[in-house]
Amino acid sequence: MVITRFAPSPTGYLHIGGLRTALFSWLWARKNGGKFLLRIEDTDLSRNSEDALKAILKAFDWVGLNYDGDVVYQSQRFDVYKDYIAKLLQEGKAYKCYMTKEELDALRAKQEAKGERPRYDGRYRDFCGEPPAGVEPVIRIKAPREGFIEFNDGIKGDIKIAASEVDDFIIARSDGTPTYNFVVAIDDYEMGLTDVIRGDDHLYNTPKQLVVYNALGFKPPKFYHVAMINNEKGKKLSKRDGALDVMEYKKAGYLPEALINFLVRLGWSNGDQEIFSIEEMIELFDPKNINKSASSYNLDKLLWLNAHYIKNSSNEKLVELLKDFGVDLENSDKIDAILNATKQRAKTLVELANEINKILNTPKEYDEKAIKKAFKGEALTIIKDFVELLKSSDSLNSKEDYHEVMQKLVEQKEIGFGKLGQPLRVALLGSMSGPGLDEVMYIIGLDEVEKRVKNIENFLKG
RNA sequence: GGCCCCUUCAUCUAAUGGUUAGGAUUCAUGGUUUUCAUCCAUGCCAUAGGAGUUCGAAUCUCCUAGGGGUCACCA
Repeated sequence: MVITRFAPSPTGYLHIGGLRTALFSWLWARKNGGKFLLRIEDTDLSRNSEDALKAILKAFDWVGLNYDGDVVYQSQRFDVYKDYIAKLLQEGKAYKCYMTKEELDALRAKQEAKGERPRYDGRYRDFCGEPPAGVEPVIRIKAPREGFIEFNDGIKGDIKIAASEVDDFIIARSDGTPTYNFVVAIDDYEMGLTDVIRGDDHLYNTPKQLVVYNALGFKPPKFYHVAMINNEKGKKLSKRDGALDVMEYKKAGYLPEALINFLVRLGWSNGDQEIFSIEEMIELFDPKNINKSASSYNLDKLLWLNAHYIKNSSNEKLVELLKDFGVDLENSDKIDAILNATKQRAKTLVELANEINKILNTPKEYDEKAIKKAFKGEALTIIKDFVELLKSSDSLNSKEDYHEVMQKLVEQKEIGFGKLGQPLRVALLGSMSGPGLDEVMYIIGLDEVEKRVKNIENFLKG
């Protein structure tokens, strides 16, 4: 049984780095028919974990990640941690340290001044004397003083860290609350985790957590440390780089499958394959194929994937999605015509909505260059004649019907298609680009075509 | 600064001692299209640098450089 987890600290939203590690963990659990658990690391009581959890679940829900069992809150497990602390104290594997924060700061400053690595000097490690009055002690765990702490990382291979790098770190603050590295080890053990996939930034926490595992006699899980995601310049991702919050991608018009596909390929690959359905990801994912090096995210590729998924979405699905972007086609009788005309040219749902509005709404203004280029010579007469020809046609029930009329006019007048198409396009859409005119006309209908041609006639006169 | 990790086209990556170093995105060019986009084709572009080991190195070793992480009574 493979059991993985996602264990965010409550920061208020889920960012894309977190989503990627969550995705990796989720995929690995699902692939193996295991469990994916969710735990909120809220030992720091000053943060609101309810809101943070809601934000995370909202994002999970959007991208389609689900978790098993109940959410574990560390803030509700303090009794458990207390028992373990008492046990370690009793067994002499942890001890009370009466050094005050001020003394600790002073020690650190002194060590730094000497160019040494700041670390606790172990002065209370074997203390048996009379404790100083008025000092609430912290609890420190006894870390090995010699040798190495070693483990095998599923991504980076064998990691060996000198014991001198790990001091007797604090497992309980002077107010009695336990600290991060201590509770993580306990929870990961008690939740039965077999595989811990997390960010690279936790690599140095691992030896500390191993000290806890060791002291408690727990068998540690397999660790996988995934390298960070950098921004497009190869630097650390920060709020300045834009959408860190996963839900921002929803607002920007990305499809969840595009974002997930994008993220799974950031640091992981399966040969040359670029497009993965969720089912394929589950089938193919293996952490052994996760890259060791950090990756930069590249908006162009995400955009390309998003365009791909829009193009390949069903029209029914797009109708639903577009509702969030101010376009409601539910009651339209031309859904397929509208979406088939537009979904090829949109990279995001925002763009798709704009494309649709451009067709559906009578243009309020015209592109100046387009006017100049398209309305030379007989252009206005040509499109007016075209409208007359449309009116005399007996059937206009498909884009093909409209196309035939266009064809007929061009032949009658012995002109190139562009002589009709360019001015007509500007009249109908306000600019020189857009979907096929036969499609546009079929969508908006004869009356609207006539109206738009009249509009541009008035515009040109005025 | 100490310690640890990392380094293949601009970007994501493939190639686990033998390939003309492959694919994708971007970009450029051409085709298709009345236009734009799509689509198709073609092209440009990389093993950070230096020493070894080896018949043979992107791949193994060492050094250098660069990037990142971490050194809390935060998580």
